[in-house]
Amino acid sequence: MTFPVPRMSPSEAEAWTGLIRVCMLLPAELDSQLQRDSSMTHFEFAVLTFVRWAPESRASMTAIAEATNSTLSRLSHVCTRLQKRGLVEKSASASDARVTEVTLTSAGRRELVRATPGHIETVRRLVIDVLSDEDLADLARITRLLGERLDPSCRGDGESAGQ
Amino acid sequence: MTFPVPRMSPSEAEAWTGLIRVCMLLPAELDSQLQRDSSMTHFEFAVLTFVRWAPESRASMTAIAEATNSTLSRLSHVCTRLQKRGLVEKSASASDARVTEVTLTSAGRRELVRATPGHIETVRRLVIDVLSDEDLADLARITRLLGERLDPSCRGDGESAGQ
DNA sequence: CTCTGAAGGTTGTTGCGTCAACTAATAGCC
DNA sequence: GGCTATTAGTTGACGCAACAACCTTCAGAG
Repeated sequence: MTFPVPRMSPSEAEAWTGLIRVCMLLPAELDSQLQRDSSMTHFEFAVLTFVRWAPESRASMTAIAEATNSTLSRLSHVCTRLQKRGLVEKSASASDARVTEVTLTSAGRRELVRATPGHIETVRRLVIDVLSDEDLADLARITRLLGERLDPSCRGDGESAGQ
Repeated sequence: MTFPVPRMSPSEAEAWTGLIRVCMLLPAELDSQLQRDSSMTHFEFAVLTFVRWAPESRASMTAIAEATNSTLSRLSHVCTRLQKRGLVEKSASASDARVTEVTLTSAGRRELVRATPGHIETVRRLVIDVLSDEDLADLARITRLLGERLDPSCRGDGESAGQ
């Protein structure tokens, strides 16, 4: 399926079309499962999860945006919706009045805890369980290379460049 | 970056977060480049490319939708826009009046030919050139497994169910 | 030939993401 | 201590995608 790509060798094309297919289908599946079972998008789930595991369960908009690879604008819209739904609270930081700090409400924490097992199970079903340990290692290596190329600003995870 | 995932071993989490990061960033990059250089989305590019390489450069909506992993609804909206922009034409099939056949106009073919080199170059820059031949082979193998799991209907490339 | 169901597409609504413009607060500079 | 530039975030308008409802045409049964 998918379609032929001109000016590309067969082996290149196979890797490329495979990757782009996964990039189209996987996020759709994740959104679909979370929407069905927990009435939230994958992005909302990622935001809630990041806040929950942040120090003191509290994070600035900028920190969340960086962690989730999103823009501040998108995040602002999403957090406004989450606030209206009673899942998060926004408050101005004490030390810097420009900063908005996001925290989970108890309802937000509850919904997240309720949503997590199903999501993890889906990730296992769609990805982890399909692959051997070597596959997983290969995938980690490859996606790390691609991630560094796609967003060079994020390649400093403590290492300098030590692949 | 990205964020911790509960209930997952470190090696699983690394593969998973790497994959999801690529799935977020890569389509955005592709859309961005095509929009900037050729005023079209990656999906529009895929539609035009598929039609161009179809037998007689002509394809039904359903065939395009399957090849691009999209719904008929989405495709219908997109083709209507492409038609308004003068890049494609729609016509009823002679043999089955339900079927809409899409063809490229000369302008559509011209735009596609103009857009293709830059797109391929971007794909090379972001993906192909970053990876070794073994990486590419690994990626092809892994994405094939994932693609089969994500969309089982597309796994019949000649096999019956031979995992 | 007509009735029913399925196949192939289209259309309207609603919701999310992007972009550009904007406000407010802080840091740096002289 | 005021001026400017930068940082942090919000807002509104517009475009695209998902979902559901709908229409038309074809195939099969009697």
